[in-house]
Amino acid sequence: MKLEQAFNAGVGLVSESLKPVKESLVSILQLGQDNGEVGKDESDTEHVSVHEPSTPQLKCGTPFMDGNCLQEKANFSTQKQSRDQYAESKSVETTFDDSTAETLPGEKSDLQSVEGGLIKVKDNSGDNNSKIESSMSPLVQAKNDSHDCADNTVRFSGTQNSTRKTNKKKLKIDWTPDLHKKFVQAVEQLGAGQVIPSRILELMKVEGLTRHNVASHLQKYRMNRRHILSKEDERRCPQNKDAALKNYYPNRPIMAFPPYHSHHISYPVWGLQGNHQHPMQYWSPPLQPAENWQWKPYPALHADAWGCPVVPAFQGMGFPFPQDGSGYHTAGAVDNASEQSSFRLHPILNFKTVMQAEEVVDRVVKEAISKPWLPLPLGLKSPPTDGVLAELSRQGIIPCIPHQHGDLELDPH
DNA sequence: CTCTGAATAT
DNA sequence: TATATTCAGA
Repeated sequence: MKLEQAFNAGVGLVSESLKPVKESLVSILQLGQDNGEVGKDESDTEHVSVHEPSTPQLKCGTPFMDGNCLQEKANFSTQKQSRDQYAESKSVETTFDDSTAETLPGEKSDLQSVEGGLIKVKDNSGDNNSKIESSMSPLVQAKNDSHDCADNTVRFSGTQNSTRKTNKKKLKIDWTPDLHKKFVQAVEQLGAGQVIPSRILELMKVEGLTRHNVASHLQKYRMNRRHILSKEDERRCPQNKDAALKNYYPNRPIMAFPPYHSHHISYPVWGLQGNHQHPMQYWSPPLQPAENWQWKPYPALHADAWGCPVVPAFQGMGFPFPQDGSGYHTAGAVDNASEQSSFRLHPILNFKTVMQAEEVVDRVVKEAISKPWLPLPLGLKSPPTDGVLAELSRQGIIPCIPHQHGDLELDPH
């Protein structure tokens, strides 16, 4: 008797514990087909890991996430769906309704062209996985290890909302460091005034991400920034504490450009960490690590949560440069709208042009040097004369006559 | 109507 | 807390 009970219990346990394994195996097998595709373009490829609840079927005939870890939680939305302001999310949302069979329609945008996306599915609810296997797209990868999403994986987590009987499930996106990094990069790429969900979404090129997802994250992102700004304010002017705290949109001057040190200038480049000499360190005291926007589940990441290159001055922020003008020559007050203000005057921070940034600065500086009669560009200040002379003489340049022609060559040779 | 941003819900 | 959903306004 006891033996039998024990046996049965054991069987139950085993079968229970095997569920996820089974699911993973299935997904892995399915994934196999995509591996080639996935591997072919690592940079552009994103994997999606989905924490998939139960019953819902994940139908995605289209290539999925272009890469990042999204985690979606399966909610069964009440969906009044009245006006489908989720039009765009339709392409994103995975529907688990068998009847409606709302699938992931090909994305109208380029998103759909993204290949090699993977979806990692994790079954949290533990109830039937079978449906998932059967309907799961080849791109869907079951199971998610934390490392799975390390490389361009989008992860969803799913939980079934028992209260709702709707067949729709909302996936809760897991903004993993990678995904967030993409986000931040997108934000940086976007010029001032363009930091809007739709644009970010475009740039991120993560299939499965909705504008809503991005908007939501952006909201958090902005809030965080404001919070940090306030802290910064507070640090600087403790007497203005209250003002700083409620100062959501600090309206203050910001620098036009980082201080120019031709050979020391350092730009934020993801993955290029360990920049010791970041100019900002000088200008702005480090924030407290109190802004623990760290992605706790991924302690290995040293980069701050917002993907910011870990520069002490900006830990916790998605922005490598200060949002205020402390220490800089100010460019005048700017409008206060969050990141817009930060980027409006930082055209050179466009991520894509980071490599050109120095060139630009060089050109500007050279121009300034060559045409001393013109006012200095914003963000540049005239260096101490003796310093300039010293440097020029050190370089063997005769420090006297500014060239008359526009393109000044400082090269002594 | 769509999109955004903020508020609110889960 | 993090993310989703709702809502009001542009």
